Amino acid sequence: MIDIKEIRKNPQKFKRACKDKGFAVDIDRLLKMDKALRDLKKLLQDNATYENMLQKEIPALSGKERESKLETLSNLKRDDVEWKKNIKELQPQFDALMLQVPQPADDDVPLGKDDTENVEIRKEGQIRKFDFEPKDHVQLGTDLGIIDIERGVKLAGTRNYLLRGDGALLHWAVLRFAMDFMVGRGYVPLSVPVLVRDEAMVGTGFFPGSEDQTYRMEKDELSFAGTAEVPLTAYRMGEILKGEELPLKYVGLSSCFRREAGAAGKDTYGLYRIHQFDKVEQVVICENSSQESRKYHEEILANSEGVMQALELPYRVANVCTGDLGRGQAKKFDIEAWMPSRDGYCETHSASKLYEFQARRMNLRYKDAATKKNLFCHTLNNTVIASPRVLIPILELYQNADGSVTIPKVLRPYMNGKEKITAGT
RNA sequence: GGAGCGGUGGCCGAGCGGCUUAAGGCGACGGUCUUGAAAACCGUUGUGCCGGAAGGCACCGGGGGUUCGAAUCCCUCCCGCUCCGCCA
Repeated sequence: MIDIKEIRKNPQKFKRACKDKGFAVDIDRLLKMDKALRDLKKLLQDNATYENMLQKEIPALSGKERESKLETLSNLKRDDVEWKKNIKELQPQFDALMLQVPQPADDDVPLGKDDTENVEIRKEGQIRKFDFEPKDHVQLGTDLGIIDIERGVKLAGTRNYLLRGDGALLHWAVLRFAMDFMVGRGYVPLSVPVLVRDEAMVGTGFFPGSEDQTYRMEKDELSFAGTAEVPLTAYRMGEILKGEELPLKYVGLSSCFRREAGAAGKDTYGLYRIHQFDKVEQVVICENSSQESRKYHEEILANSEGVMQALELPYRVANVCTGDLGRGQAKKFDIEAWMPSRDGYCETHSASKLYEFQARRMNLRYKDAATKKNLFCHTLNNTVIASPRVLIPILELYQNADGSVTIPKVLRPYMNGKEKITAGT
């Protein structure tokens, strides 16, 4: 959520943010409602001052004087009722609109309409040239008996799958490696709920807006988080943290659930776009300072690059353009791994910087030591590793001419030292 | 699923119709003392909104009601806890 004062000060900035990011929010209407609400509250406040005065006098009075003051009081209250009614009608509309105002993108974010206009910052690693006809991950996985999509669909419908044998072990190896990597960098590991209250979904900015992408337990009014960003970021919501606690650095492993509504027919092949997967996620909660935010944005990006480099996967980093930014994101780096079967770099990580957008929604503050003020924290998040999506480049890039797959060195300790996945194991 | 209990400031906790801008404690901050620290003692210390300021207004889980007046009484919703039952 944006500070209404900022919107009053510079409506143009937010109108442009709506345009650049592709969100339709009527800023003029918002400001009109703001003005109306403020006027009403001012009237109500002035009346209250009067009423409080009268109320102090009345108990000491009697007879005519008392009667007359009581009447004045009741006249004042008649106006109150009317104004309160108006506020009650306006306020929820205003609040709903406030939740929709997007965060303006940073100045160094490229202008663009969608992910095709993201700007490559750099490439790392070499794309492998095959001297044989390579298989895609589905073919490899099926031949090796480690991926079973057909029966996944039988069990749970489209976009579902099973991992088996070394496939399952490889999946967990990747996750465990990523978790250990982050713990090694000082992040606090958390095992978290994935079925969360609306406050957490609204607080992180997924609601309103992404209800269609979310599985929901209607009876219990709980939603399955599509990422551990939700529980990790909302973990401390409503709290006033001590300044010296910051930055908070969390890493969590969770299953992630996404309905992928509206994506029918898109990325239907293989393990790229699926309803359920596992992900190690990192979240940083820091002081209200754009320098700090910038610093940790780079840190969480470097963490994930470290994981990709350890896995020896070629990737590139993109500066995500305005049209591909979420409502709350001021800037985002995507890491895209090379995927031979898709003949391109495809998103495996997404590092977001949100300033106080989420913290304001979830009332997450800290006591600033210098000013003694309660300030909203800044929040950031990034994928550490998401599997099985990352198994696509791993399987495809590490495949051998004989159909076996070499296991990346850093994962071998998590697979009993095994070096290769071969058929029938 | 059954039965109870409770939600008060950064935290704990008293208050149960006007004296509450919420007792008391803890914590934090400042000071005295000390070579330094601890202890002790003294003092300060909620949030948000309106206003140039003086000041005003609101807030004791949310909403509504009773009353001249509500943290305190009533209704309702939300959240939490305890005990019993079932169970990974």
